[in-house]
Amino acid sequence: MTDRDVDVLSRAPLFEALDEQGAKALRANVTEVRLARGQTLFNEGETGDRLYVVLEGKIKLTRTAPDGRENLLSVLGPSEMFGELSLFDPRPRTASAIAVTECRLAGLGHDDLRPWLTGHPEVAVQLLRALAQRLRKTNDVMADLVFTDVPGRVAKALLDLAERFGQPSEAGLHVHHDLTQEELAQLVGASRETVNKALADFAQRNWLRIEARAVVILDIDRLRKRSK
Amino acid sequence: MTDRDVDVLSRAPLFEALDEQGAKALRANVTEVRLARGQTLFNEGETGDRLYVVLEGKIKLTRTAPDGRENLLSVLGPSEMFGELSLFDPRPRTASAIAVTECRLAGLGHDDLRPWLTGHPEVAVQLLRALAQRLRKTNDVMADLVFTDVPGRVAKALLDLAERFGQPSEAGLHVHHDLTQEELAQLVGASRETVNKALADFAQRNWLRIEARAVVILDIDRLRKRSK
DNA sequence: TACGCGGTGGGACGTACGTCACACTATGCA
DNA sequence: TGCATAGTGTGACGTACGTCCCACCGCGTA
Repeated sequence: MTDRDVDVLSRAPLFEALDEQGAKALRANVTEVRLARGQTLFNEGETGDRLYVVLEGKIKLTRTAPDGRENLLSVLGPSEMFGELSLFDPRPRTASAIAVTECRLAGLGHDDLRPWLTGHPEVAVQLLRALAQRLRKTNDVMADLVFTDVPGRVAKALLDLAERFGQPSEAGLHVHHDLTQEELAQLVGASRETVNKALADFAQRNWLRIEARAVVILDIDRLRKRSK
Repeated sequence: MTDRDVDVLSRAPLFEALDEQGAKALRANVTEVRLARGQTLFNEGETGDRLYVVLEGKIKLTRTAPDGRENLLSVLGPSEMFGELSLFDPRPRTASAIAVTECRLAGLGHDDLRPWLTGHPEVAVQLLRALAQRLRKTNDVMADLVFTDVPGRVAKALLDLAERFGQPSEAGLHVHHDLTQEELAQLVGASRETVNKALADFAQRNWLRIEARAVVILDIDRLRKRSK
């Protein structure tokens, strides 16, 4: 594991509360996983005994409805954690994890982790905080599904992605989200076609420029206003 | 606090991991709150320093959109906990708590609780489990908003309420949910009128009978099938 | 008795968005 | 070089559900 990896890892909620010594000890249990774009890490319904932190690349968490339609819970990038729910509440995985780009992950066995939870209360408290934040965010998204129309939700999703993955450049805020429009649609809970039309509309108004699996945000204020 | 209250309280996730002695100590910090139907316990945006467990009655958690429309996150009954998010992640409340029926609550100050989190890892672990379950459930609801039509969501909501508040009787499963159709509509993310029509349709098919702030479920299997 | 008020029942109408259909453009792969 | 396959762009059409209506019912208050 490179220095850079150690750095990325230390920003994950799991490690945030640990001192250098503790972090080192916990890192000793980490195994690295590499995935190519489209490759599946785990599937909905399987029993999970590990959690992961993204070191490099992006991974999506998806749920599949009985009829095959898919729903994207979130797209995770470096330092973000997932797969921890079955550590706290031992049940089968409720989502599948699939690589959106080539990516590298740090995996940690639940058995290696449990002693840290009981022995280091500050770790547990940090995790409670992380879950509380997630719950808040999820509630926000739920409210949007009820109150906001599709273009609004697309705008919101782009702003969220921009915050996490955006790179300022001469032309504007470059957001290389790596998602197809189909995936973007699953993320906002709409059909690919309507998302496409919303994007086209934004582009026509010069709020952004569409690129392959990316957008360049040109007028973030308008986009923000549209998202409310 | 009556014996009955102690019993209700002990089923809350906070107390579940404690032995009789610990539970007694924690109970010493509890203050009781009484509310009449419609009364507000706290409002979205306020800073919160307490969490609550329902002793008797029902309380709803609601969010208000900027334009005034409301969204019901959940309806909580005895032994259920709320208001804990701002303990783990100190931010203003993201929902308001309003009594659906006359009710009694046990309130616990965050300051009284924090030592328990750090000193009793089993409590923290129990809370992690509770939050993980909530997160799972919230994700389910989100998927329903995307994939299931309004009648389906109404059926699901009724089944959920039935599981938590249902009373078997000669006629059928009596679910005294105490919600107006307006509130039910806010719970499933739909308009009052469509919810009304969905209920009327179910009643006409003899799947249930509508009563004031209650339903009697007559054919739970059909209702279950419709909810999928 | 009358009057409001909160809640329910249900019809008429408009529309946002899903579905279907097809054309077009990249990107790989033989 | 060509062909397949994945992704994008756009129009036509149907429909589920929101909005707007109003009628009705029960209940409390004057």
